[in-house]
Amino acid sequence: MSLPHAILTALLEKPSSGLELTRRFDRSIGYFWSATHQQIYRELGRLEAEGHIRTLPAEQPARGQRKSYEVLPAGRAELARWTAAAHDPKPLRDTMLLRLRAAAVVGTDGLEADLRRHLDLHRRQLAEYEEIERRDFPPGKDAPEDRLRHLVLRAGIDLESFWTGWLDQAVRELGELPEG
Amino acid sequence: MSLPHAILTALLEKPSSGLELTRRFDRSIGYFWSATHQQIYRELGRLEAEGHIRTLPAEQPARGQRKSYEVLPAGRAELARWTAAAHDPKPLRDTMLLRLRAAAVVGTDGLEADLRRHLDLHRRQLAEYEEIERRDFPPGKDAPEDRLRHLVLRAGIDLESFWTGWLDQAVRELGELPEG
DNA sequence: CTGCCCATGTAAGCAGTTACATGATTAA
DNA sequence: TTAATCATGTAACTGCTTACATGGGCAG
Repeated sequence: MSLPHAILTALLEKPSSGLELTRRFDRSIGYFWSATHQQIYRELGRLEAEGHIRTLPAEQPARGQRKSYEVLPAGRAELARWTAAAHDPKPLRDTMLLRLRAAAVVGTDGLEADLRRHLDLHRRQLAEYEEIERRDFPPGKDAPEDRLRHLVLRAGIDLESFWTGWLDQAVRELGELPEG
Repeated sequence: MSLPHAILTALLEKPSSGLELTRRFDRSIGYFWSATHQQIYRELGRLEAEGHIRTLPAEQPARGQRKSYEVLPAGRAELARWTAAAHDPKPLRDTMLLRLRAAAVVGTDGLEADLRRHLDLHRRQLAEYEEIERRDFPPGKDAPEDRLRHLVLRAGIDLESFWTGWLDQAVRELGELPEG
């Protein structure tokens, strides 16, 4: 139940249409909460029905017409409530770790290629995050209101750093194993 | 589509009944692929229907009776195929990061308590992993067949280390923010 | 024979994914 | 006027979660 709150956050940062939200979920917010346009439109409908958002006045468009939304006070209150509420962390679920465990039983044939591919993908993502950090958070500046956003970005950077390091080691260890 | 492969891996490591599998998914395998007993029983039914596993002979039990399964050659082949196949990494999806981003908009009131709670949970998980490492992988020993399992455990340890460090910093930064 | 736990299951519902559909706008 | 693209949506399906149901064995 986080998608509606991701959308409320995005709309508070800037009122948007469904497609604009979709684009922003391909970067920015989507870096840690991805969503497709189908999810977004469905959720916008629900949020509007619940009175958490509304279409910007001055527009009452038909199908195929842009529709921009803004957050209502009830929506902001709901987001504040959700942010402060206790949520248990979700247990880790990672396919690559599972595949390595499986490889310990059925062998590592063919695994290395995809490990290298993942390593490359994570290196690219890391570079992208670091570029954003250089651009948006130059050293020694962080205004108070930027602190939290920078902290979130640091999480992304550190996680990608972990994966590149771990995958690199996995590739090296795979090369040293007897069966190849 | 990873649950059936998690189950195949677990059954190859040791033939088990549904409940034994459920217990093992509460530790071990479950550390990076969790599952409830309902999921497991349903999936066991499917895997049997597909000819990937079978109930151990010498048993043909009724409802309420233990039923143990073992992997058939077709199941092992499917697991090997899946392990070697390319899979795109899933984009990160983390509620706590989303909440911090939301807090940058609606304020941080009430957030610190849950940050501290998460920090404590991750510290416990880290300690548990480190205990397993001490027990199962004493320094300088790793036999080749243990290498991969140790690598997977290291991923768990490093991820929990990241979270404890990050959450600790988040708590400290929250304390320094103007609005508290 | 009662209550409790073990073991296996069924049913309902929700979030997310994939494929497809429709109207409006723009460019050739 | 045709094709491409923008923008919003519907429909069907899969996987996971939550709640509940059923039968067997065992301790008091």
